[in-house]
Amino acid sequence: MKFSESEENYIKGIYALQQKSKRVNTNSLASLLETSAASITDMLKKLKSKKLLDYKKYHGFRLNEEGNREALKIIRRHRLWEYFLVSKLGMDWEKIHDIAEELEHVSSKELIDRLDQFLGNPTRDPHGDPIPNEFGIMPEVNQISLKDLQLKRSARISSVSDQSPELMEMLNNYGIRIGTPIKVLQSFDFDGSLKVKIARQPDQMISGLAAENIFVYDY
Amino acid sequence: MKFSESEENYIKGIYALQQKSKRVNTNSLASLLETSAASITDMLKKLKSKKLLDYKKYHGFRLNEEGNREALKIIRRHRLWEYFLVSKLGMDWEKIHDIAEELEHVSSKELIDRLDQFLGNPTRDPHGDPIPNEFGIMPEVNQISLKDLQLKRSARISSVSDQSPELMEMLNNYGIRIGTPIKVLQSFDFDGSLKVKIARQPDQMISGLAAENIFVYDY
DNA sequence: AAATAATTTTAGACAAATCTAAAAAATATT
DNA sequence: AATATTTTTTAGATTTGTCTAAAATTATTT
Ligand SMILES: [Mn+2]
Ligand SMILES: [Mn+2]
Ligand SMILES: [Mn+2]
Ligand SMILES: [Mn+2]
Repeated sequence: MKFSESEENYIKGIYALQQKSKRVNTNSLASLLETSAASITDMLKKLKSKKLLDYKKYHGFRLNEEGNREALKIIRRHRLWEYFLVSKLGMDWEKIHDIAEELEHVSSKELIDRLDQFLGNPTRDPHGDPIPNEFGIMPEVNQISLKDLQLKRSARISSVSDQSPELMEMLNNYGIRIGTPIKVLQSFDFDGSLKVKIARQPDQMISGLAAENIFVYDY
Repeated sequence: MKFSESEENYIKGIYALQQKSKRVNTNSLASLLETSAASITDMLKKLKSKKLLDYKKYHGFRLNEEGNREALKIIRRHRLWEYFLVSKLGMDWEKIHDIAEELEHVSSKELIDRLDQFLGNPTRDPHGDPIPNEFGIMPEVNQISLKDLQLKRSARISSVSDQSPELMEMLNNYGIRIGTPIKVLQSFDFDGSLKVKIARQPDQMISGLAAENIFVYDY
């Protein structure tokens, strides 16, 4: 089935929130999509009628099998385009998300599978997020948030939240990229700030909020 | 200013029809866009109010300076994406038009200028149509329709109408591509059919309607 | 120059996606 | 357990883009 741009954005939003909590609620989706709760309810009815959603009034909702499949297709398109924008067009990682937000809605399967091949079947997008393959299989990730990394453990940046160009701008400033070695030296209870060592740079401080949005491979 | 996908499709349609006749009329645009005459009138009002259109009720319409500029931007995006689909992803020329019809609405200027550079600043799309540069300058074309080519003149295919995958399917069958040498040997008054010599192949017949939609450089 | 035909516009309706304000239901607090 | 608060849904509008049928205008034919 074909879905509208709006429907696709809602599907993707629900998928994202499902990763954090079993059932999703109206308000959290409204705030993610920057829309009103009433609009969410309207769309829930539609997605339910299209059989993508398990939804019981007043008791949250989640994508069913079919809905998840659809979400993975959209995410695949989004992340492949992001990879293209960086690897082929040389764009900066803080600019690509908004453009991919539009490109993801062009839904020719042949286009996307050929793009995938052209790019060399990448498994991670420029923010470190896994790219589903053409069968909708998402590569596994075992990463933890930087804020949960044990003191003095050697780790590498695996991914960063793709939700904020402002975060990426700051990470550029820290010299943080996907793959950069990092170690937490000290944690401050006052506000969750961390003292970190990034690659071979001198020790630096990083805020708790930033640390929450940075993920690492611990090994 | 930003325009909706619909507005952009109308702008592009008007631009195309303007190439054939000074002023455009409601019914021809309706038939090009496969929509009703009433919908055309509705959109004309909107485009006029947005100052893209010179429009007088019952007396046709055409894009003004600003409207033409906007049309050229959309055409540039469309043709660059078509070039990408063929040159980088290896898609067939009869499949690309519909996909570019969607991709053309992603309007980041930086994206398109980088794509242009990545592709090596091509001047023709896979159907032989000229690609406007980043300043909206359209490369010149001096081509004539195959049906107007003098008998026995050596010519080469310069472009083919991009409006019909069915035509392209047939051209594949004839072995016709952009650049293929062609010569008209005889013209039949009965239905405008032509006897042609394509490259080094044996003589073949081609219909008048096909000939109208094939363009050549005459030299 | 009427009458007729063709073209274009208007009137009115509808679906999709959104909103605000009010009502209903669920949850938390006393 | 009753009340207050929060969350969610519904009711009713609005905008965009579309449609059909009818009216208005222009063009063509007699
Ligand atoms: Mn999107
Ligand atoms: Mn990403
Ligand atoms: Mn289009
Ligand atoms: Mn083309």
